[in-house]
Amino acid sequence: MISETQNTTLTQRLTDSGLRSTPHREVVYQVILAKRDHPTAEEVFDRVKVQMPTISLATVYNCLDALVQCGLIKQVNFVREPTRYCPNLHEHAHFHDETTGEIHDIGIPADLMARLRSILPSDYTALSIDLSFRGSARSPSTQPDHHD
Amino acid sequence: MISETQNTTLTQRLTDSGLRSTPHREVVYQVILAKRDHPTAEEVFDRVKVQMPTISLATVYNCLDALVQCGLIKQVNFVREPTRYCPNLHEHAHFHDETTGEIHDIGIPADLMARLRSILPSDYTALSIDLSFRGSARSPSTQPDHHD
DNA sequence: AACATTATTGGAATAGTTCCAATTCTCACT
DNA sequence: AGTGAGAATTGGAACTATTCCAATAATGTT
Ligand SMILES: [Mn+2]
Ligand SMILES: [Mn+2]
Ligand SMILES: [Zn+2]
Ligand SMILES: [Zn+2]
Repeated sequence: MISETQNTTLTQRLTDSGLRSTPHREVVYQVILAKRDHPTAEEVFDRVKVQMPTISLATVYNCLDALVQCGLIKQVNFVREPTRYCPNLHEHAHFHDETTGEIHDIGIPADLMARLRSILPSDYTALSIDLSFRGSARSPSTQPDHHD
Repeated sequence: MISETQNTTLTQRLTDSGLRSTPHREVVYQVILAKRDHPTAEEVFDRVKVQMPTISLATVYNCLDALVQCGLIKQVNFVREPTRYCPNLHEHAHFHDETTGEIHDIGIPADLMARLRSILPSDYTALSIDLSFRGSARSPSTQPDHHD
């Protein structure tokens, strides 16, 4: 269930970007927040259809684009894999566990972010920074994901 | 023109991975080395066709996969863009300039690589690390020059 | 040379995403 | 509350990038 705060944030952020808050966009955002993993568009589609069976895949893509535009989710890409969507707004890296297929969020300390920016020549302006790891986690159960 | 050293390296690396050195693979590697940018498979295809007009796109994909497998090139991905291929074997990040569409290599100091690894929980083993920036190489206030 | 293995090929198939034109919805203004 | 303009949604077609496939060619080994 979506909280009042989340709903307000959603409406606010959409409006700020000149977009409307619609039932479809609300449900798409809700299912991404409900299970804080990194679903593909198809996976979002499957989850949304439970509550809104008539929604189309095109609309899911449109809604995801709207949420990306207003900054509530981010797109995550791995080599030759479909785009995934991430609702974690903190600075973080992604660890793609090739054994389980899972994607884990890894927090990035503020000073490391600064260090990352510092390797760029002075005339390069970075709008976004992506840091991702690929590998495997030895004992999956002992390290819970970092969430807000 | 491919140097003797490069050719030896290629043959060596392919053989070490249980693959054969073939004219197709040599030319594909050669065109990637000749212009050290980050071409897509289609761009590699276009360049290879100059010297080897009968090569097929499927073979270009096969050759690129072979070169990736033997570690001579790396795949680079950006959100919703085709895979690009990079012959720079040093540890480096990628800066995707959205103004020009160009991709620039940014060296990563050894101590920063170590620091990056250090943010992972101890039971996570990273086989590869990808660091990429998206932005513009010109400051926003500067008037863009038109050339070419 | 014969054989087994590997590479190449064109085209079909697939996957993911975007596009499009028709329809429906929303909201601002009467 | 009704009207109209703009925005969102829809299904399906189109598109792009990549992979698959089965036939053919090349290669290296005995
Ligand atoms: Mn995976
Ligand atoms: Mn680009
Ligand atoms: Zn994430
Ligand atoms: Zn590179």
